[in-house]
Amino acid sequence: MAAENNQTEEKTKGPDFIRQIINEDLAQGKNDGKVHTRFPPEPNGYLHIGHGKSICLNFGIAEDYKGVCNLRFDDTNPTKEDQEYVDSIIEDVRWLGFDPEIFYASDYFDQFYAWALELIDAGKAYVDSQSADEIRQSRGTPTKPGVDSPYRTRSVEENRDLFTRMTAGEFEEGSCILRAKIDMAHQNMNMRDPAIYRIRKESHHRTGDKWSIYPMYDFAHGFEDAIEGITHSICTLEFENHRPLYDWFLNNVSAPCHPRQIEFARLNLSYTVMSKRKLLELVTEGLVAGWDDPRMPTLSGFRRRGYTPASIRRFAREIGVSKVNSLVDISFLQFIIREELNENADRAMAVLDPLKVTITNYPEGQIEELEAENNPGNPEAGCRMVPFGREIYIERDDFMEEPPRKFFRLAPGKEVRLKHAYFITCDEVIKDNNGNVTELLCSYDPATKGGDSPDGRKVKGTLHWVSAEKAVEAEVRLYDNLFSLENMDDMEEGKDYKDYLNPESLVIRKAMVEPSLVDAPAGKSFQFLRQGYFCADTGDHSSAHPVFNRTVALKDSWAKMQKKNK
RNA sequence: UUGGACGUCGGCAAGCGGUAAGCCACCGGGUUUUGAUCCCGGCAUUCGCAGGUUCGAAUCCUGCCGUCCAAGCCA
Repeated sequence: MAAENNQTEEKTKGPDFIRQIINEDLAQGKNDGKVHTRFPPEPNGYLHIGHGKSICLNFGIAEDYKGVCNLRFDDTNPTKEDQEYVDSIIEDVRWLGFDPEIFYASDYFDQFYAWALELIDAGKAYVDSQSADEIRQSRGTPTKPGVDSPYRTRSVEENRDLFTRMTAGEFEEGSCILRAKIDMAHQNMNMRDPAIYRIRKESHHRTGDKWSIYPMYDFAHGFEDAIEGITHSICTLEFENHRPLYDWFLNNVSAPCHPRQIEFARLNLSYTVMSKRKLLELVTEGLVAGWDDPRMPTLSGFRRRGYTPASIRRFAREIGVSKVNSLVDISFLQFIIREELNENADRAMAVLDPLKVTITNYPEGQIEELEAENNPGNPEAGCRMVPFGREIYIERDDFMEEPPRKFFRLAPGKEVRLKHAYFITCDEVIKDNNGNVTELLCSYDPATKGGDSPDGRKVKGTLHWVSAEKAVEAEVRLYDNLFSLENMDDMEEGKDYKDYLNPESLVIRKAMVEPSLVDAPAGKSFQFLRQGYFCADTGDHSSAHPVFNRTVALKDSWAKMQKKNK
């Protein structure tokens, strides 16, 4: 009943502007009613969550319309590309939950070449022997028209000859390029005789040394789409100015079809950078531990941090798609993974900053196993046994000698509950010579076993703990934002993005964790009670040396209240 | 007078001429053996600004303002 009400009352979100365009195309009977998209990364780095948005968009549309989405490597520039990157991209796309057919732009080099010849023969392309510098000078500016190259009027025969020799490797890099002959005075600078082929005497990761010329993005991309029968070529906003060129190439060659380019706003996340150049720099300069460092906004980074594919997919769906340049708050992503892990992650106890507590009236040498539920929201998750003894550790933050108002935790003379165990009261505080608290002497109430008092007396605080004797030491890595600036586009004049690296983005703790955690398989997520969600690290965790990464902390309204009062 | 794109709550984002959805954040209140979760309630008389058209405008028109993209032989 309630569910029915929900369905009728809940307004459903309309299709995004891209799906609206597709719907219109379909209504007009275009593309035989088919929808075919593609995700076309250049293999020059690891995928980040911005790519994740694009992947979910393109594959999501294909699913919605019972169409297909290709994974295509846009490998037209051998200088920056590498097989390591294509491997990682395939892994990441599959991890996100998609299993596409894989294509390579480099497989189309022969066809591109034939189309270049077509343009030359039609008098629509020419070999320009000016230097890169001269070409730049003569291109003009947004407000000033460019001037024609002196080589613009070369004959078809001469262009063919020169282009053939370029291809044969007769010329040095930079000595000449093939250009489209369009309009040097065009308002759109991309139309001022753009480069089509440049000479690169470098080995390509797939075609080896077969080619000494490589096609430019603008020339190649529409053709790649057309060859694969793409109907909607979805890309980011900065390519808006390239669309006229995309169309021009398709219109001036015998292409099999004419895909429609649609642009959307790329994802920006607060407190991080999203450019491949910068991410590569962080890796090569050792500022992070690698592409999959849990602080990185890469898909592999999020994976190692403990994010699930479903959480990334949901994030992509909920931020939507539009043409507005926007900055999405990283806390929105955190909200989503918290919600998922709250439902699915087993609870466990871990003390990150241990303070020893001796329960003076508890029998010496005795250890008892107490039952602990794995997930209070899900009885099917079952229970586990947790060892309890005379000596335990609690969180140092959970004790204050002179507590402020409303401090519900341990303090001299105060009683609290140890989760799943007993009520204890703090009787005595032991300090070292410097006045630092080193140990607490407490007494427990045997009648409160399990955490309930038979006399009905209430206690405000419930603490997590571990048995000092049975607990296991673990390395716990606490991650925070990689950068300290919310919007990395707001850097001060003269400052570099690296000036904003957050020195506390990684804090390592020697924690004491309950013994059940040593058996945790790498990658498995837990909620460490009252702390946050942690996963066993996929790189370094083992039973002999447990390592847990904090995916995200729990909400902490006590900490928030404290901060406000300051 | 360069061209193009975009401006709806603190952050995303619906809305497409019939009188401002939703989510996050935030602020109350309740439940709770996690100060978590969960539950209940509040949160844009106004859509960059100014005019105009209309019975009626966030939606149409005009002008202005602001932001982003564009001068790679990168993608």
